[in-house]
Amino acid sequence: MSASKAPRAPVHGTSFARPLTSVDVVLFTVQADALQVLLVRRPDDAAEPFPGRWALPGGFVNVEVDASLLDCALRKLREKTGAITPYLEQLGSWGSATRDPRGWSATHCFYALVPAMAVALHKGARADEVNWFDADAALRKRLAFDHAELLAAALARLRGKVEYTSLPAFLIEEPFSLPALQHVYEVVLGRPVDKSAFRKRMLDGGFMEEAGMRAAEAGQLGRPAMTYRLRDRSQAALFPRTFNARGADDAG
Amino acid sequence: MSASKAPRAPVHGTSFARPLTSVDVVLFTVQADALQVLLVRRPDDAAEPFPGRWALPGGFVNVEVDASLLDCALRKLREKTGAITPYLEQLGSWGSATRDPRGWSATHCFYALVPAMAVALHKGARADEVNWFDADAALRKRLAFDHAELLAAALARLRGKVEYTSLPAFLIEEPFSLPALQHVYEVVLGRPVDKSAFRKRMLDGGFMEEAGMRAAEAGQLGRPAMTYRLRDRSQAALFPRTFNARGADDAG
DNA sequence: TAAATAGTGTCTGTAAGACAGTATACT
DNA sequence: AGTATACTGTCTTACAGACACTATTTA
Repeated sequence: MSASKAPRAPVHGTSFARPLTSVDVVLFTVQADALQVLLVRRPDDAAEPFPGRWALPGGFVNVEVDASLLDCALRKLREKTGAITPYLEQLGSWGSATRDPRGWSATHCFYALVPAMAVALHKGARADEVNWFDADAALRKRLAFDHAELLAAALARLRGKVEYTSLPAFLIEEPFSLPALQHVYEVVLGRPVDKSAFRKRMLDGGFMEEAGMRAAEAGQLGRPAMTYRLRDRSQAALFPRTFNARGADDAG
Repeated sequence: MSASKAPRAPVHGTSFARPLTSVDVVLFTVQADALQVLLVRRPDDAAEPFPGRWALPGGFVNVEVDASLLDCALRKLREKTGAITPYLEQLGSWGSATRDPRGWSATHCFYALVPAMAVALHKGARADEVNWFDADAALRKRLAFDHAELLAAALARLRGKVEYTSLPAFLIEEPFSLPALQHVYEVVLGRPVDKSAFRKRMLDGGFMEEAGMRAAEAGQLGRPAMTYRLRDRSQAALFPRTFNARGADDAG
């Protein structure tokens, strides 16, 4: 904590030590009845921090190619997946002297939602280098850096917002049926929701428009469902109450 | 956007150009029936960016004294005010190649809530260098950097959360009466709230404990009020619905 | 007693929860 | 017909909004 070791910098100048600046992205999807998150493996190189550990996709801001933090997050996403128009929102930032062994480091963390089928993992991607994991299982892995903390924060934020927003609509292919959307809600929340209340809430929300009856598939059983599209893919709808009248939150 | 101008850095090394890293704090209080925000004046030096403009308190992270971003935000607060235990929450981060003329810069923005009387502006502080401004008036000033955007985001977040949390309790001295707390809500929201509904919500919230009847003051009119203290100063209580059943939000 | 402020009670509207019931497809 | 899935209706409960009412203080 002593400032005497470093050479004196001009009081108002910019020539002092700068923290490392990175961006990490928590990419969520729903697949196989589970909320999943994309992880990448750190290089297996002893000179690197946390070699061989799973981590969130991300990396240092490149001041030559990234115009902004958001741009940087989109670039990281593009490098790992073919996902093009995810729902993307900032989660917060984490910075300290100790979170990266290479020095004082601050990361700007985003989270993104994509339909599983929209993601084309990069051509050369191997399953032992980039892969989807159940969110709760990923939490129990020994992730690199403080990524377990970032993931926990992203999960809390997502689950909190799902209580009172239409966010899960970004985790599903369009057009979608209401029973399919309800299933996504239940997977994310980890509990069943009442069908009648769910339908009333969604239809009254006014954020969807009808997209015709579900296309018939072979072996499809039961009455076909109406399908819907989002009116506005840039933001989620807000409902006046949370599900179950429980106060649910996110840290933001 | 070409990477060819810079010397080649090792692929996984840390010897590339690093963005400037700063922390800014939006400090709110309620005073004189208005939501106010603390601003400081940039030095009147042509070598500095935005000389003489009003700005949010903040500055570069000092990797030698700040253990973390939160530490840095607390230091910035301490340097400008004597406020000791504010409610402090991260708002988000803003970073781009253009927001600071000195180079690629990322700021981590926090917002804090304090009771007006808890703030002792620093001894040498002059009103033309550090001062409180009505939040909406401050928004219309030509603030330095992108601080108008940060302030707008902080205001939106605060007003959004006030709809469904007990945050305004951090803007008032303890112990406080329910009518006094209601007044703070009304000042922040900019609209009246119903007394009966307000009292039910606060008392049912279970986040306060009684602290005796209001001390008698000379010239005090009307029935004395019960006063309360917060049970937990570290976090706000959440209510199951928003006021007025309107969907209010923050971007986080 | 009048004025001012604190606090309560009652009615209504809205939307969620529970769950039974109806509708439309396939085999 | 039987089964599976989609969708609707009805009753109850919870709580915010409106607003009239009571309570306790000082002048």
